[in-house]
Amino acid sequence: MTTGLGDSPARASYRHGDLRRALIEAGVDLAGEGGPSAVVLREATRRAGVTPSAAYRHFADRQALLDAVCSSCQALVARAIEADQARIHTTDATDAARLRFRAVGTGYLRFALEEPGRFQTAFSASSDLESATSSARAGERGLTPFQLLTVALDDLVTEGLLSTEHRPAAEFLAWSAVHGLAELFIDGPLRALPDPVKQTLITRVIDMVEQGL
Amino acid sequence: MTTGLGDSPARASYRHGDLRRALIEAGVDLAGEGGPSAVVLREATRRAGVTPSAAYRHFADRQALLDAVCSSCQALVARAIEADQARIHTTDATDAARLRFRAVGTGYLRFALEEPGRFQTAFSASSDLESATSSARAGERGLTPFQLLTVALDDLVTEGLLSTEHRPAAEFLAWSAVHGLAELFIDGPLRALPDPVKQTLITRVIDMVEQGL
DNA sequence: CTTACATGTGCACAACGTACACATATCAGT
DNA sequence: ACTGATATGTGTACGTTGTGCACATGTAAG
Repeated sequence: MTTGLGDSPARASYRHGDLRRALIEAGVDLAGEGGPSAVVLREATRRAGVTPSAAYRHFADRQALLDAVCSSCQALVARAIEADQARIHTTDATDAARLRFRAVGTGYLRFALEEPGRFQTAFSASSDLESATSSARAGERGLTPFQLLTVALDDLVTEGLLSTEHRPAAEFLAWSAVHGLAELFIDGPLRALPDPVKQTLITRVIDMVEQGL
Repeated sequence: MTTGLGDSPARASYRHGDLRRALIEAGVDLAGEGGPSAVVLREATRRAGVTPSAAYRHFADRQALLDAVCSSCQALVARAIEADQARIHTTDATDAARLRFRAVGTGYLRFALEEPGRFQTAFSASSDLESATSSARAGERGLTPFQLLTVALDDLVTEGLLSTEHRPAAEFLAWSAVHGLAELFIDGPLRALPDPVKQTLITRVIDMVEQGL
């Protein structure tokens, strides 16, 4: 019998309390250390001070755990975007809308560069359009990254910066460009670029989107 | 002793002949069936009719095999681009340059949709800018996908369709947008979209790039 | 207080990557 | 042609992973 000695404070009770949450948190940590493939079920249970089998009381399989971790990571992306948007101080509504839109891109890419592992994990699990709006993936304002982008684009239309004609599907165009750059940065050919160059590219990609939409 | 009976024609010789190539080919097949994670060393050796250990005479480890498979898959991407470019019939040089540029995008995305597993594998292994120009990743013309894009952009400049001012780093902007769309298609939220809608998005993203560069 | 349920344990199994000693095919130089 | 040296494949073994199942133990309901 493995007594569980060696685990942190050695669970007071036989029950864990909130194993589901603990496993997700361990998973998010692992994701930060090594990306989606590092989200290993056994290691997560180890960190939660629990037997591998215990995980199956809360997740159907490893993929289900990874999905949950992925949702948590998307929530972190949402927070990164919100943080960049919160830095905006403008009285001009039109300018504010434009900057909020750009902040979606900068926040997204800043997170990708600061937390590559968690970023990759956030978009590793196949999600469809419904799950892209699930509340588990939302930030403080209760909006997912995708929803933050949608809102920002709607505001562009409201402010007359984007014609209603070009509005449809604009989120996918913008998302493609920014997400693609993130991929090239993280494990694409742009990985080794010095940071200032990366910043320049970020600006230019967002310029391209703004101009090309 | 596992005689190897059950393997296809049961190797004539004790030596395989070209195991390295056979393993890569098996790997490319596996990639097509299940993406990068399906490129399993043991399964590749099984398909080559050989013991798992034999692979280590040709590859340092699984990652080395995956790298080689990745290069092969990039070569397939190059061929897909070349195929789209070959369909162009125009006497006007300016028009041709523009269409060749767009064909880089359409070929890239067509391959991503037709062969999602191999496409993902092509860009799964971390490659830097040098390896993006390695000949193992080239198509018939001896150019990698990245090089095909670079050439297409240079031609745009030659034809006066792109100012030299905007030329620098343009490949990364274009690549970001197209690659990002591919990701959204393959295991992103756009996976379930009907094909005609996908085609429309492809056109619009390339429009965006052309206009926003 | 007992019975049901939820949750964690222990053990087992197959698959994977990989290491190492061994066997055999091929080639170089005498 | 004989003899090493070298290249390449075999056999076996070990640790790790995901996962299933019988069992145990807390917690709650009657």
